[in-house]
Amino acid sequence: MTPPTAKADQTRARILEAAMQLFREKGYEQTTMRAVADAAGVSTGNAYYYFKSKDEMIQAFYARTHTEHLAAVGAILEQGGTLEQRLLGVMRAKLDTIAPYHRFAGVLFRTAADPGSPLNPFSEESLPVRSESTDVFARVLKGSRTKLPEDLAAELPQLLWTYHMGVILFWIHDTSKGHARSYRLMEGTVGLVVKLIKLARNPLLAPVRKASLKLLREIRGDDDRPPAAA
Amino acid sequence: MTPPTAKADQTRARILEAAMQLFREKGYEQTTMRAVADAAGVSTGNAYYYFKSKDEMIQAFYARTHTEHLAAVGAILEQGGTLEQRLLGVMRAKLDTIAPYHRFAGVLFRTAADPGSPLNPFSEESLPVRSESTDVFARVLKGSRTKLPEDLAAELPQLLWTYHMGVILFWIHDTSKGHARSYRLMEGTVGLVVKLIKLARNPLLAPVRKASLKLLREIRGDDDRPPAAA
DNA sequence: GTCTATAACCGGATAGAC
DNA sequence: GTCTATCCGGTTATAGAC
Repeated sequence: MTPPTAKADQTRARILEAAMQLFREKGYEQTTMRAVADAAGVSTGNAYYYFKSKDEMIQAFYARTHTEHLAAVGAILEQGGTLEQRLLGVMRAKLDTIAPYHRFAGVLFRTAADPGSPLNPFSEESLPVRSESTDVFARVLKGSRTKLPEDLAAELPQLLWTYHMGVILFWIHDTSKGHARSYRLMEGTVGLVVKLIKLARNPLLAPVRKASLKLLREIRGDDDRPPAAA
Repeated sequence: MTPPTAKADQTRARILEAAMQLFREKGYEQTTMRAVADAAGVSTGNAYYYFKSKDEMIQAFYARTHTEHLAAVGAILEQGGTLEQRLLGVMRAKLDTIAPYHRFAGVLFRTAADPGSPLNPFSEESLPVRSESTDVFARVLKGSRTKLPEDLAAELPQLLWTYHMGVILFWIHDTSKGHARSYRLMEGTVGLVVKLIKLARNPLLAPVRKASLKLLREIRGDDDRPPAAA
């Protein structure tokens, strides 16, 4: 068993640290790999030993915010509360966590456009990578006392994750002071989402619900026939 | 009146044509500006005289599909029909129009991420550029016999445009044969959207509707104070 | 003033020696 | 794991031709 090589990890961390600082100071485009390597006290070639590309540094940062978010969210998820309170707490924590990085969020978005990226909201392949992230929303649901029809409960965590990506997409383009509009959007839509969820429990709407969920599974492609057959 | 064309226009067209063909054959990343210039029989420097960047060629192509879409949609919009039929026709025409370019659609998406781009669904600045595009949806609504509350009617064209961007976003990542999933998504969601619009006319739901529209105006930011120039 | 070309720049990325 | 040297391609500077 190789212990997670001590010195290597430090070097990697040093490079990432330098990159983050420079990105913040000068922005992503204005920061050259040469500058990052310099600041970290390594050669450019060496920097590429640790990060396959400049973009990958951003992804590394993203992973970091994800960890921070998980930490921030622990308390909220354990203390009970209504569905709305819980969802609101988690979403607010998300916006709070990513706030310091708004400046180069555009790159993150570009990354998300790559079909192979774990940030891509639609790709099937990256689903496993996303599971930790969707799991947060599963816990949001489970901890609330809101009872849900089974078919809906199965899909809702993913749906909420997609919703949360939509909010982030807005946030990326939000130039309002303190990202006030994003918070406003989030607060307003969380309310709508919760109302909608409660509405979906109404037995009268079961046919609509079932049809919608069927559509969802179809377009996701894990419905009945595996795409190979087609 | 300047007569529509000098030799310049032809050169520009030749470059764009060469670019399109190469992009299709080899993909966007694999096509160099030098190759495009070569194929068009001009120098690289000259190619940059006509297009500020490689990305701008993609945008030029996008403008072209937009024109094609407008043409394709004319008949549909003039022949009446229900709201659902009209929206379905317009959306189907859209997917049909962009189909040949799926291969490098990812770049389009990346372009859309740029806050200054007219494709960016959220930016205020680019709203005028989008107006021709949202106008199609205004005509979809106007031609149908569906009566709408005024406040909703004012916002709906833009909302439908945003919806249509969402479908395209899905399409970009859709790897199913013939983009079947995108068509399925579109057909299914058009139905939902129309149902929702009809639901919104219900007087009992007026408070929800008004609150939602208020939220929409708030986050768009044309509510009270205009943001300072960027 | 509109067009075209050549040469160079710059920075992300890679090869390969140590 | 680290470096140096180099490649490659988008982009720009600039000079000249129509």
